[in-house]
Amino acid sequence: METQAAASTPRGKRTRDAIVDAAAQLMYVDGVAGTSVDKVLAASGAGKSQMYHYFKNKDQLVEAVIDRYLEQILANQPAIFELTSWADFETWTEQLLDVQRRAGGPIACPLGNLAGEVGDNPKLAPLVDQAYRTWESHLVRGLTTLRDKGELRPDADPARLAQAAMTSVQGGLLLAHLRQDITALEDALGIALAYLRGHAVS
Amino acid sequence: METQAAASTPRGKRTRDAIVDAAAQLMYVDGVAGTSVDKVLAASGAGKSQMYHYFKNKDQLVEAVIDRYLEQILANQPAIFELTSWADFETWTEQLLDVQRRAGGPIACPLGNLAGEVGDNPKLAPLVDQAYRTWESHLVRGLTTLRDKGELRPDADPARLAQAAMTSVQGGLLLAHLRQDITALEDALGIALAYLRGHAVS
DNA sequence: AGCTTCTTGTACTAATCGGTACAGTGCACT
DNA sequence: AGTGCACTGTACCGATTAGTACAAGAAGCT
Repeated sequence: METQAAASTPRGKRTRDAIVDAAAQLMYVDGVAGTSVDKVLAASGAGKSQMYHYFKNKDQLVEAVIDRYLEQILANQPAIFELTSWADFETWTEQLLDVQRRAGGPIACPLGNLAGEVGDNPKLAPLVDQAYRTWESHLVRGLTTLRDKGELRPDADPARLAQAAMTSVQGGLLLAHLRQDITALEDALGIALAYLRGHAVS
Repeated sequence: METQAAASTPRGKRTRDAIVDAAAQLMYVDGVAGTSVDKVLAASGAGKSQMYHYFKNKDQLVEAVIDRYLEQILANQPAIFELTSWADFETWTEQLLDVQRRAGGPIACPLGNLAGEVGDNPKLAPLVDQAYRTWESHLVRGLTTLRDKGELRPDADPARLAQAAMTSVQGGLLLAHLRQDITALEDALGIALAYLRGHAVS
């Protein structure tokens, strides 16, 4: 049971990507329900037949968009793949801030924006959840590395610490989004970092 | 320039309230864009003429819903009005948790769900922001009281601490919402409380 | 060249969207 | 009893929605 069609030629892949890109951008600003398929196709230059050739319906397009968001997010914080010291965690938070500072658009997390909206859609919610878990797993890995290196206390729980860090990131982004002021995110990340370091071996 | 009509008779007020109630409930689950005016009217038993008698358009209905959300939220955490000791803050976090535990529905914050969706609507975003500021202001007041009583360090900034607490609340609710597991919120609140108490006079 | 499969453009549908028009009812006040 | 206003019910509008039908174009393979 394939969930959605794959493109089997370079041309098809380009078209499919263009649709997902346009959808990702529009849904980032207008939300899922606020972004019609027609708008996506107009923005991507594709026709309706392409859309329904590659996706069974709008929900499956949203699924692809969620994946795309996760890719973009992780690509924007490469330090998350190499968390082997406390300094690396600091670098990671700096990258998080830089992304929002560089982006001309509104301060926000694409996945966070979706979280509230699709929170009860039984098809989509698990995918958003899974995306967050993937994101978080890199933090877990980093914290585990630190623990193994003896820089994190042996009794510290990497999974719980990572979840705590994620709540700070998301809470900070939500407040910063509403106020369009990155200070809220800066503070949240600073506190999260201090909290993590509070479990370091002194 | 009145922004929206008021009901001037008991009957009118009942109708208006029924519309807002139905809208609040539906938008909590399906989001703003996912909730059509027609659905709201069907759920409330009102006709379209009532709706457009009391509200200029859908956006103004959403404005009323945002106000309603803030009322409900604050009513569910009465301890926030009497924060005069650290124990009161603990009571407050307990009430936050109890609300989510008691509610049979999904774990979520109605305002948080909206935050992502209306984040860029120039009419609605400031209202959501304002609702959060009102919410937060009670924390600021409580922390200021504690500082005046000498239980919070004089150099601590109530506004910043309150914002930090809000980020934890929202981040915790977002994660708990996605995972439908209140643990994320429990942890977030525990950490937030410890962070606040870290600024207490020892 | 010719065949097959992937891909694309256009036209279409039924349902739903937000919003309006307008005639009518309930109710207070005189 | 009559007048005026708040309120209500229903029918309607053009625009937009998600999704379909179908024929034609492009491209790889033999």
